[in-house]
Amino acid sequence: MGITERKEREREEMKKLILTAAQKLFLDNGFEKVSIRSIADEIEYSPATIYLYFKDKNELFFALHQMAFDKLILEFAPIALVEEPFDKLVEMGRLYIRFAFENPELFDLMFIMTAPMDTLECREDVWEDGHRAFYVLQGVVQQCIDTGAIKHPDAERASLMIWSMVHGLAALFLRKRMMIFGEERKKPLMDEAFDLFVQCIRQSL
Amino acid sequence: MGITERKEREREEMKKLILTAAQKLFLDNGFEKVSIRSIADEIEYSPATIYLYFKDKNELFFALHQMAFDKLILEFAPIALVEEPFDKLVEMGRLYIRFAFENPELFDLMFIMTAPMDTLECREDVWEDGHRAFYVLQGVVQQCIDTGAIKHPDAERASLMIWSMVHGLAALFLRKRMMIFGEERKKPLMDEAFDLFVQCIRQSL
DNA sequence: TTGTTTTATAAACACTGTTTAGTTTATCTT
DNA sequence: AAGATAAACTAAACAGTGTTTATAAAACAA
Repeated sequence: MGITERKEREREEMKKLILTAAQKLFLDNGFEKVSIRSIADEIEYSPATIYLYFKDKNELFFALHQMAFDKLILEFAPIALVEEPFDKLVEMGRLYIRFAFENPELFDLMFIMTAPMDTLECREDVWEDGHRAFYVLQGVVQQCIDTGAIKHPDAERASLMIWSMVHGLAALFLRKRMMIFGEERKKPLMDEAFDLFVQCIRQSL
Repeated sequence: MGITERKEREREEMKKLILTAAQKLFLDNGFEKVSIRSIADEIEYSPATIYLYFKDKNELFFALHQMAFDKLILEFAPIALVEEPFDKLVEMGRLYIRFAFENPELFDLMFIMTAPMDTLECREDVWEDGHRAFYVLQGVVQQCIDTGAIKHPDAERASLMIWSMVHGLAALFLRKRMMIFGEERKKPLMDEAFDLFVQCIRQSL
């Protein structure tokens, strides 16, 4: 009796159909213009159908945010080639910022928007993707501690500090708070600030 | 002929009436639930009237964001009492985070939401409030450089680095990305990360 | 074949920001 | 003071939004 299995499979396919359509609209027009109706149009189904597969728009955004994490992990893969832990750490920071630059909507979904987080929150459900990503960072920081590149013994503390700095840079940029530096100055200034941070933690973290 | 002056005054009063009503709704219910209609209800005018005083909702949000900056400046006033430049810098960071904690909606408006920024942007109009605030930070950093507390010679670069770190901490918290650390652990961990950053730049910036 | 469950949708509900056309009120001119 | 002009205000509509409900159609189980 493989009917229930097939049904489950069809259900997953339908979910994927909705999500890929949503992602397409997302990347083409920005998340502001992604509505349940436009997704429904794209896949040639009625808007109400989408609610048979996702509880609400937040849950749909959460699923999209998970897909975005897959992309981030993919783009972080070359990191594995870097041997030296501290170099690896620096490269991760650079990639985080580059990802934000090149995929502003996805980055938004993953680290800025509240919508996808609102699906978890109430339950004791953790933010798995975020947790995993942070754990990778923490692992590299721990390596730095082990090799003596970082003197501070608490990897979690140090990781949060590093994440915050890099994230802040990206977030301020994406949300147009860097315009105070002028259009041509802001990008180099960001790089300079990043380099200064690297230099700073290299010397005394 | 003081009629035009009185008219101008009445116009400003009406603007203020709208803004204070908007702010009230904002702080009571969060910005998600502030609509043109709810503001209109609050002040007992028609929704269309609001458009006689503000081009659109973004412009209204921009005006609100300016009011929020007034509050920030007010809360930063005690900073002036701190003599030592580096202590002053640290205290500014702490206040930035505390402001974000205690006024999440206002902080959002000032440093995270894109809506208020969309009013400027197209023109060469700068983000004055942000510029002024950053300039204050840069001034303190320059003092630190002058007294030798900070060795790095470029105050702008150092200021952006510091702002980014502190902002990142606040932004990740407000957007619920700190939930990976658990409800009781996240706040102390933030303080630890901040202290670690302070220690780090004290030693080698 | 009948009964039941699943899947899909049309239509409505209660909102949203914004515009338009028309009315009331206030000021200026004759 | 009376009529013309300009400013202030609003009812109603437009074009959207997320979401729910009642209903119909299809798929499955008995």
